[in-house]
Amino acid sequence: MAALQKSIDKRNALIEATIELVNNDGFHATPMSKIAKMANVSPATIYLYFDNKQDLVNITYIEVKSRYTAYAFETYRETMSVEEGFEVIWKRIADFKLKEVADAMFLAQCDNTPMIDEPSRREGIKHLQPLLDLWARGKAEGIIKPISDYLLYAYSINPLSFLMLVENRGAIKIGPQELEEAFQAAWSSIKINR
Amino acid sequence: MAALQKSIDKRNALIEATIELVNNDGFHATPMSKIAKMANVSPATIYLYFDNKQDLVNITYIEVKSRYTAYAFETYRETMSVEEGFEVIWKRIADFKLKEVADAMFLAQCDNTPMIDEPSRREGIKHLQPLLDLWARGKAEGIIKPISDYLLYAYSINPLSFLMLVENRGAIKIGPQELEEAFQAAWSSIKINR
Amino acid sequence: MAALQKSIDKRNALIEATIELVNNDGFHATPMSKIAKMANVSPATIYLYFDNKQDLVNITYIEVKSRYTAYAFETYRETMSVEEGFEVIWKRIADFKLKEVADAMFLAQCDNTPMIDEPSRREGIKHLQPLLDLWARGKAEGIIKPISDYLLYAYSINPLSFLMLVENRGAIKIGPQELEEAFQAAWSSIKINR
Amino acid sequence: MAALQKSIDKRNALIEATIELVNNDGFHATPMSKIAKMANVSPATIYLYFDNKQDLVNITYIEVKSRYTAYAFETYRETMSVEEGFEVIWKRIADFKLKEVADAMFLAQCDNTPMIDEPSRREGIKHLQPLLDLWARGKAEGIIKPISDYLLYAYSINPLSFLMLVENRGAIKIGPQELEEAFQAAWSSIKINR
DNA sequence: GATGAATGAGTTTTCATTCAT
DNA sequence: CATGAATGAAAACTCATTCAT
Repeated sequence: MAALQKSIDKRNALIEATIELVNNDGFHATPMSKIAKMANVSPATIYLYFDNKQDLVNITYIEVKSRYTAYAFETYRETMSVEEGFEVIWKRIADFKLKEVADAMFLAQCDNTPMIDEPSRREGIKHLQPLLDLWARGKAEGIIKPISDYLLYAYSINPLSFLMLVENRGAIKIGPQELEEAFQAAWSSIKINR
Repeated sequence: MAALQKSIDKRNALIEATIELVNNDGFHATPMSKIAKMANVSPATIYLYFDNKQDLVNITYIEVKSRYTAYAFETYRETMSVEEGFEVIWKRIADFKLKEVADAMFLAQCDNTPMIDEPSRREGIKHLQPLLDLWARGKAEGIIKPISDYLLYAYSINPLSFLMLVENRGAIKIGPQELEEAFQAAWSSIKINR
Repeated sequence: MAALQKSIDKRNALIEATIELVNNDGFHATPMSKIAKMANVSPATIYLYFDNKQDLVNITYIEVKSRYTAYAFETYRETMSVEEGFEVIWKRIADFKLKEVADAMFLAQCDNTPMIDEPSRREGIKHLQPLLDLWARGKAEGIIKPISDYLLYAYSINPLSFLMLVENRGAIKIGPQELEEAFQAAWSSIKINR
Repeated sequence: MAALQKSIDKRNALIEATIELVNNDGFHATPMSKIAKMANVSPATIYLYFDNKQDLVNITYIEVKSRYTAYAFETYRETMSVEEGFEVIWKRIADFKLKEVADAMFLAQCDNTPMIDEPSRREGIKHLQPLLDLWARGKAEGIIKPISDYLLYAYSINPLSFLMLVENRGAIKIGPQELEEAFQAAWSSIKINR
């Protein structure tokens, strides 16, 4: 514990600084020196923890994506029904996007920008598996439309990113009512109408 | 007349080069010199047409956004029914996002990034009015859910951006069938179920 | 008169613009395009009248220096006594420096800066001859100290440049009284005390 | 301790390089790259010590002005008589202007040019106080003419700048004799004739 | 492990000058 | 004679990265 003395605190401070600065200014408008300053370390110290700037942002991306999925699935159990499971996951994701604003903004920027390299992008996607499994089950049970997972994601999950964004730009306020409306819209777009 | 008037061709070449390079590398990773080279002009020439890099990208954004909305509403008529009107607009938007890939990618990056300044962002939003009017009519007629326009946009229009993106990254192919499915998902998420 | 149609007006406008802009910003901080704009001509037009930027400023210098000496000696006559002659010249010079502020500031900058090339500098000095002649006469008559003309200039004429400068920077106001004091100081520093 | 502290040597080398190059070419004709080269550092290094080019020249100005006044008053004591004090200060100033040519030329350029910003200009003036005090004493004692300090400066001190300049341009040589003549001219222009 | 000084390579932007009309 | 568009060359400045300590 004393041997590999690389302080996890410094590493984390660097990651959090990266998120905040990239959110405010964009990746390439964020100098390493500024990240170092906000994390209260020397610029040179960054290179003890990360190979280079690209590596720093890649790793930050993977880490934030992990937090996102960990949060999303924390209360979900595979024993839940499809409806219940979807609602549980959806509401956790909504929670995350509306409360962990910095993380959510960061992901939105990474996902719509060439700033992350392909391997990291792929790495980040992995963790959504439980949702895909749930949808597979739902399709098998005739509850979820038998369409591409990407379509399901586009219509049931991705809109939350847009709502998070416009809320953050001050255009709307997402309260409990809007959230319920959003959930109904999400659910009705992927469930099979009987 | 061809040589000594500030040529609209050069201006346009610069805008197209900006779109392509920003799509590939991101705003700040795109040097003015590269834009100039791709547009076959000297770097100094850019400054005859645009005040600075920020101005260039702002104007490019507004121009692309205009093309987008112009395309979206070209075949729509206010005399159409709500259902028909929405379908017409939606399909034009889908068309644009799937065919005018460069433009669509550029808008996605601008909209999820701090690269555009606020005034330009606001300028870009203006042109969606016909869709908002249609929705207002739909709400009055009891056809469209009486929820915030942002929610309607999030669920019926914005998913197309996500689909465009994943198609471009090679994850899926959006054919006629997927498009129809997408439209059904969009419509079912905003129409009132009777 | 119609043949060599180079308009003297344009040439003069360019020279006046040069004086004003160089006074405000310095030679190298004054772009040709700005000079052209202030003179209401195209940048290319400057090159019809002057070889290049250095030539423009050299010629401007010589022209302003000529105005200065022409003004200085306009009312002086060689028939005047040494005392009278000096007073007449000194007061004309003072007049010029305090009233033709732009010209005087321009000369101060040229004379204390490497912006003028040597040939033009020498050319500009030529026209002071009548003053040197007067001093020679004064020395011969035992009225003026038998010291270098440069010393005489340094103590009797050059202080006016300093006074002009500080008045222009708002530090003092040179009224009739100060002027008389200045003249007495000038005269007492070069005349022989008996 | 030599290598990793921001080295005062580098800062000083930059200041000296600035003086020399500005003297030769003028402020705006002196590129940062040339200053860096002469100081044997990278252009980027300049920005570790100075905010920008204007800051570099402002600070150089203040520093040179300080050297000037420090030198001027080094041997002066307030216990000296007015005559003696003035002679001491005057000769130190003459010494400085004729020996520290680079510094003196630099000040002449700064003082006759818009290259220094107003705050720095004011900062540079501060240090002349002992001379002003001496003059106040001289006026009280009926030894010095009761005229503006600017006039006293214009006639007793400023001529040295002109003499330094023309000597440097090779027009004259200021030897001991000329210096004595100059001093007499200076003194006779400000002392009260009895 | 941690640092701050240092820098080479690159960025945006400017500008004196030219040239086709 | 006059022009405005165009540009190559160079300016100020930045920044990811390294290195001696």
